[in-house]
Amino acid sequence: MKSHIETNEPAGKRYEQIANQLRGAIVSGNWMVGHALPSEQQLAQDHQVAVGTIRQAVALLVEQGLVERVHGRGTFVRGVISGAGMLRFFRFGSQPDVLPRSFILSVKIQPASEKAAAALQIAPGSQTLYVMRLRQIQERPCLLEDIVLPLPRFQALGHAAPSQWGDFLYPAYERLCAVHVQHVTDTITFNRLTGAQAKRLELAKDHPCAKVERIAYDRLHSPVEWRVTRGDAHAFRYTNSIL
Amino acid sequence: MKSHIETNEPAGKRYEQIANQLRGAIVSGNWMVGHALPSEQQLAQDHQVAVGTIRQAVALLVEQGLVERVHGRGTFVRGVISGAGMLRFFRFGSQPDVLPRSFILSVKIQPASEKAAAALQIAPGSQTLYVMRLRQIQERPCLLEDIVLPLPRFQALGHAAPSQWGDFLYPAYERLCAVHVQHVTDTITFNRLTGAQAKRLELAKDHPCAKVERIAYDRLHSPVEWRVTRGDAHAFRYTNSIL
DNA sequence: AAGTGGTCTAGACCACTCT
DNA sequence: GAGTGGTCTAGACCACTTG
Repeated sequence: MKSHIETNEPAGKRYEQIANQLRGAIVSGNWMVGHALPSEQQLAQDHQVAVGTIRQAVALLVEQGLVERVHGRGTFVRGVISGAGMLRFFRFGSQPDVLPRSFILSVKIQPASEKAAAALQIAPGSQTLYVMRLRQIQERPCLLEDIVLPLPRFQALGHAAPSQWGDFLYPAYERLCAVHVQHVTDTITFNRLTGAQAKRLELAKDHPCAKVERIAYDRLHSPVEWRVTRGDAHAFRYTNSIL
Repeated sequence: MKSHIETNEPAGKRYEQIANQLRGAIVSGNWMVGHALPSEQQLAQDHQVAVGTIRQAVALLVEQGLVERVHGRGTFVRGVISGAGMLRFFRFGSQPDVLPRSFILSVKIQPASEKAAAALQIAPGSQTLYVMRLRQIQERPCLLEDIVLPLPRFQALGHAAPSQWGDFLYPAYERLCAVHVQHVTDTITFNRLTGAQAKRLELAKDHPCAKVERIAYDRLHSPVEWRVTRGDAHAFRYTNSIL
């Protein structure tokens, strides 16, 4: 035994330890979104290390998207991820300045299905908020979404009127439920519309559709939302760069 | 005028300048794939800067995927990108140890179409090597590819017998034509098969298909290959993480 | 044991933003 | 001008790989 004091920092690289501590302060909500971290000088003093070491620690957090450096101003806790909108998967003939509108078709409390439970890492049958949403551009319906949110975490959302949710959900999660979506995984497959789905999208039954299944995670990498989005396969277009 | 000596290093950050010089040595083929860069100490001396500055320069190249650090051994020029295989887009009932086979259906020299020319940034009508390839897993055809390669860069490939190309093309490009694919952009859309395509894939005409259009780039960010891959839409599955 | 990259220090000076 | 992050220096010592 090297020391009689139990330290729960299992040691390793100094900058990793510091990054972990900083991450803790962020994910615990101790430092809110937009909050400025202490200056590098300050952190170096606090942790009794050189500034360079602090810079390495912060670099890790930047890589993980938790934090953002701004030259001359400071380092800030990042908000909800950007560029996660479903519309990036589809090209509907919309000018960029035409914003899509959301229509909540239904909100129910119901037990999680097998698939939803697996995605959200909760017990099958747990209570969830189940939302159906239609998105349209210039009066034309284009995307149909089934959204499953675990309770009680999203209770506040259920209590608020859907009209108050707004056209984008992630900011609403943040505002009403203090849930910060930090990371998503999208799985794209191809399918055909059921009769009910086709009706909502004003397409024919069995029309080909692109299906995007998304799991959204918060800063602790806990899954917080499971979403299935369907749209016309012929409007689907997705570009990705690798390496 | 600050100096009467014309310098073609337009100046800026020292580590960027150095990174540019190193990049030049790599993309010019001066340092081949697998070649070890000089040690950080050596580079620091050569460029008359501190080691830390060299580390920043090399970090840039690592980010760009040009170079790879190995602790205790050195820094090495990276080869062809990995994980770019088309099969990652599809789930055919194949064990991971069953390797797909390639069949070259045809090789022709023909002028570039409008689309191919745009993708490859060459003049429409330029000479290209046009390859049709079928990939199959366990005797079952699954992917049909149209591949366009600019001439004269790929002349050596045209001269070699297709049987010598192997089951994977990028290593062949490297081996035969000294073309190093460094980066690709894939665009996914959904479509229907033409009669001819359907026949090759042993599916019905108008069967839904996933179409992946790829432009591959070398280390200079010049497009070197345009490829259109088609497969059964129902076998398509693609997962992507964002942020 | 010699050589490599990885971590860390303790500064200096520069570029940018805000007041 | 005061405070922030960005660049750069000139070292020390550690961890890993190879002969």
